[in-house]
Amino acid sequence: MSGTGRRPTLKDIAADTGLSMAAVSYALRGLHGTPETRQRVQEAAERLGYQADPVARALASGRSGSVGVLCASLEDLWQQRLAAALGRELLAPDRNAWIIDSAGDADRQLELAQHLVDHRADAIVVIPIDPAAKGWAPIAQQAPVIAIGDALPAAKAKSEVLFDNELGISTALRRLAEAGHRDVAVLTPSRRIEIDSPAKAIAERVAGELKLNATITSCPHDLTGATEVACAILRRTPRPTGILALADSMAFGVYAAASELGIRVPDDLSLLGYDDQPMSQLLTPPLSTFRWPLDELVADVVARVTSAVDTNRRVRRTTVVPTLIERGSVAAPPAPA
Amino acid sequence: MSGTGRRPTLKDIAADTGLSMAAVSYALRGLHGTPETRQRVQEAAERLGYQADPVARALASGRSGSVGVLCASLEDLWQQRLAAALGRELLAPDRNAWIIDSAGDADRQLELAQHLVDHRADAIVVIPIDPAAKGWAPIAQQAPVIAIGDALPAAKAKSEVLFDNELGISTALRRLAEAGHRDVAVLTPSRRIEIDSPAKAIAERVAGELKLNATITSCPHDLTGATEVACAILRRTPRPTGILALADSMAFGVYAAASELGIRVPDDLSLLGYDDQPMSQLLTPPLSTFRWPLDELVADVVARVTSAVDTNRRVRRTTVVPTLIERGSVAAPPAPA
DNA sequence: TGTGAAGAGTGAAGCGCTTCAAAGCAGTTC
DNA sequence: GAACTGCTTTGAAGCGCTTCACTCTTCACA
Repeated sequence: MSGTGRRPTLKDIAADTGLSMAAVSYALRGLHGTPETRQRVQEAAERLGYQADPVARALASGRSGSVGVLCASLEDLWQQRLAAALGRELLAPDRNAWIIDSAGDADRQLELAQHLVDHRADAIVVIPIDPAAKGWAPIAQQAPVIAIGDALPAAKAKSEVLFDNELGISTALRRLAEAGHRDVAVLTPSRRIEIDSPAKAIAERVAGELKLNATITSCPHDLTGATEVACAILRRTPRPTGILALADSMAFGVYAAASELGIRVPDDLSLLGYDDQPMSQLLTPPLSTFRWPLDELVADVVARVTSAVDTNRRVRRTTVVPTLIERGSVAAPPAPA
Repeated sequence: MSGTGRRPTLKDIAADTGLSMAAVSYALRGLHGTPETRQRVQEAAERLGYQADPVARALASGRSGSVGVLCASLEDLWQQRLAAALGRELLAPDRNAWIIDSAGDADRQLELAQHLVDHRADAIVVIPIDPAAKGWAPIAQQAPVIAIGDALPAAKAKSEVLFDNELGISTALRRLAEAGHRDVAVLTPSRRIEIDSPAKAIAERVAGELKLNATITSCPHDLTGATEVACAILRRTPRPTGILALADSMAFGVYAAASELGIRVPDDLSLLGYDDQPMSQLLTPPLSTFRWPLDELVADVVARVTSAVDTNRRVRRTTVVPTLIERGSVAAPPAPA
């Protein structure tokens, strides 16, 4: 409030306390100094309204005190929830989170990761778009990388929290098969550039095992995009009698498409979501879907970030598993006309 | 790919080309130098894989090449859309966007604004939580501030794009009044600390003019929270026959509450949203709501950012207006029992 | 031929902080 | 009393870039 317009720097505190800049720097961070000195420095800092300059600090130390959260696509409601929770939980006195959207573009995701490294992110939490992408290795070398969802084999990521999509997808398809469905469609999240999504491979294999007639289509997360894709699928002959949407947001598009085409859920079409969005209960009929342990997942990631930044622990990998929530969007297929 | 592990710096290019660091710096930014020199520097930069260090650059120049977008609450679907669009449109060869969530906390929003200033943001685009908050002035002094939604009177913001809530709210309440409703409730976005929201004042005044019996309640954006608030309102006697939710996300909660309490929309309860979310069409009945000109708004903001950063234009202020979209969630109130 | 202007290129001084190596200074130990 | 230990404190060297104030060219024009 007082003094020159310039905001105070370390130098000002040094002048005020009669100490050297180095002493002040150490004292403020509690790394050195007698309790008495620290106290004196603290007081001066508060009196002058000193706030460390994060940019200068990052340049000098090579660390920013922030961890980057690099989402695959924030159009995905599940990722929104995850990102929000991570942002909340990663926040700590000396830590901050940068949440960034890769908008489904794998190349962009890599650029953004580099960007984070450039800004001295202490760690990078990533939901990989293309787990097989080359180019992660140099990044993992400069900052600890924690992958969520799919493994990043080439990156030698510090640690990984994987989704058991194997279990989720096979539970889902099995459920449809047992209800009597033979022709099903699977909607997988779409990428900017079509890549071999791991989900697709799993879905194909499982469908084969169950002797299902499955088509796998990639689908955008936004309602209009998903509605179009769903319409296209529902206009095919023979029309699939069951759809598994690997994101509830895509299932919403199926509802819209079905109502547009006069197809009733679940009488004419069974539908399964994947990530239990709150909205899903609101639809008619409420969507059957899967629940993933969000809180555990987040806690796990936060713990990994902490330990990756502090120590230099070696790779750890765990897997989270989904639970099917039956609500009413799955039934037996309609009797052939 | 070649050379030492260290990533190349200006110095390396200087050494490679035989120029001074200063010359290289100017040449890379196209500020000085013969075409021939620039060319030579460009080539060396590419050959060595040079990438400017944003942190060092920010420290030296006081500018970061990024503009901060400081949302009031990213739980609001409309703000999500706005933020995503701004992020996309603000992206330019020399410009970047940082999207940040204030989570409904006015104090936190100010802190984050300071944070942006600390990081040398070139401009700050803000959706103010508390337009009357003190503390914006020093920030507006350090970076151009562009306010969206509500004016920031104390901040002397560079420019402002205001929402015509006056028009929106009065159109909405008038619509309900004309349908015959007398007892209505208005749901306004909730803040972490209860403040005098401008929307509340408008709603109160307009309701008075229309001789409506109106209660104004603040309501969270998330489905569970909104459902609770809506349940509480719908349990009151006399129960309001019409609800205006100043965010579609809050209207979703009303649907949930109504279905929980066995109240039919629109027969027993008329409902009006405010920002035309895609999901709103999906509900039964589809939600009547308002459309705001998102694209124009975004284009306007981007133009303001550009001109605020380059030139030093004086304050400009424009207003965007909403259009009512009738869909089917408003009807006459039920006949008294 | 001399003059001046325009512009290329340079050296050095920062931006505000961290951190290293070394110095200073107790208090212990032989 | 010398040699050591374990601390606090300091000066100075950066981190990688920008920018100011110059010097030096070059070239048009009187």
